[in-house]
Amino acid sequence: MSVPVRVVLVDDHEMILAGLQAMLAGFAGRVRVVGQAGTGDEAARLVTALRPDVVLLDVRLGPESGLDLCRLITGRVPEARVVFLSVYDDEQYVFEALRAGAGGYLLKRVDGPELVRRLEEVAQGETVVDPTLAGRMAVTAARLTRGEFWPGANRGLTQRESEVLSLLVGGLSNKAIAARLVLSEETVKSHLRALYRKLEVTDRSAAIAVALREGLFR
Amino acid sequence: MSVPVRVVLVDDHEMILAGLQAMLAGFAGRVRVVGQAGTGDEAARLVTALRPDVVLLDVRLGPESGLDLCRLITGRVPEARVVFLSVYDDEQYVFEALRAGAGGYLLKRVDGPELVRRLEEVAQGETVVDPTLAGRMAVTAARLTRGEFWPGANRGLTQRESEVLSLLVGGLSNKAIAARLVLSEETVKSHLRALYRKLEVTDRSAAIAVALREGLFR
DNA sequence: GGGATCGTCCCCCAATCGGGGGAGACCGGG
DNA sequence: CCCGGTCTCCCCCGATTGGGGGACGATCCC
Repeated sequence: MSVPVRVVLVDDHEMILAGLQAMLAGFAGRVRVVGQAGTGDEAARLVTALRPDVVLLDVRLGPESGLDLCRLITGRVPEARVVFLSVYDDEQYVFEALRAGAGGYLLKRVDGPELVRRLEEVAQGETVVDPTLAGRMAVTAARLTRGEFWPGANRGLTQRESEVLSLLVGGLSNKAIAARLVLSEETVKSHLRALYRKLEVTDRSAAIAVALREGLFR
Repeated sequence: MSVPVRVVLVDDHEMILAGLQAMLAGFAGRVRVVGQAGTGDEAARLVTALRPDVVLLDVRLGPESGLDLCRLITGRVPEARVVFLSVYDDEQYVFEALRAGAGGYLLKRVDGPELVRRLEEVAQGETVVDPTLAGRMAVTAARLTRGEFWPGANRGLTQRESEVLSLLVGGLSNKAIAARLVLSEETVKSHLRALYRKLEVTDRSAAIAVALREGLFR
């Protein structure tokens, strides 16, 4: 709270870098930009040398992947926290970013005061995600925890198989699934066999696990 | 963006209501407080009568549950969006809030400008969650989609039972779980029986479903 | 020392599940 | 008109699971 957060900016657009500098300029007491880089290599060198508190990183870094850079940084300078700054408000990116060890994922529409605040939070060990993006993710997560599924577009599941999968994930037995879909238990078993083949598993619980992992949900 | 967001405040503490009023007073062009209530009944009446854009609601509403009120409101006045304002930064509450149809979950440490901004976003149909809370949830969600689980603090599961549950949710068979934990299959079955009793289910897939639903994961 | 809880393991038995077949019906495209 | 895919249902059989017991040692607390 007392010492300013030391930040390194990484973006392959000169304009963005300048914009961020300007945005943060008014908060010299709370955030200090100690360096900036336009490429992954440069960023890696800079971060290793300066050991900043936070690295502000674009997901799209020209040809290079911001995710790889993130993994590299969290591996080499674990005390530095990586915050992605992106225009993509796709949940999927957030998941990947967090898996890559990111400490935050903000959208480029943040304003100065908010950005500063988030940077401070991240420096203190919090993990921050843009509120609206987070809202959507939370809805996803909430549904996930309830096992709501959808026509599993993936894997070439048929309509019927998807329906069976939904109920399977809901924890229903073959008999219960049959009752729910007004089918014979044999038919359900038959669909399940097809399902197991397509999901490459050998039993129902593994099928559930895969369905969740693969995101065959909505 | 042009018309101010019409808000109803609900909290059983006079002080909080006053504080919110004061906080929002400086943003008359963007947010207008059209009413406030101190109890659930009062709130329900007010919301039905005023049909505001957003209802700012405390999770703890004296003896009554903010969640119930939320369900009631979203049922009766679907165009009104409910935003929880809470001191509890527990992910579990957020999940429950969203399941109850909430449009947002903010912590009481928001400042005026941010609160106003969030209210506008919610009024526009976004779902917002406090960034740091959201960060943790996102981590949860990210892990969830990978099937990583934790000592299910809930339900009075023992350490061992939680370990078994984690693997169960990962889709492992009894034999596989036994191998992983270096136990006999019989022991695993014994833990599973206890688990089923505690989770009130009769088979493994239902147990998985409950574990996911209840958030017995990290 | 006596409970209570936990973790480990065992037996038995019935129910469910998974895997291998196959079959008839329907529908759409080639 | 035939072929492929889907959906439905059937049989058989072995493997796995669930439910009911019980037992033994360790630990912790009163």
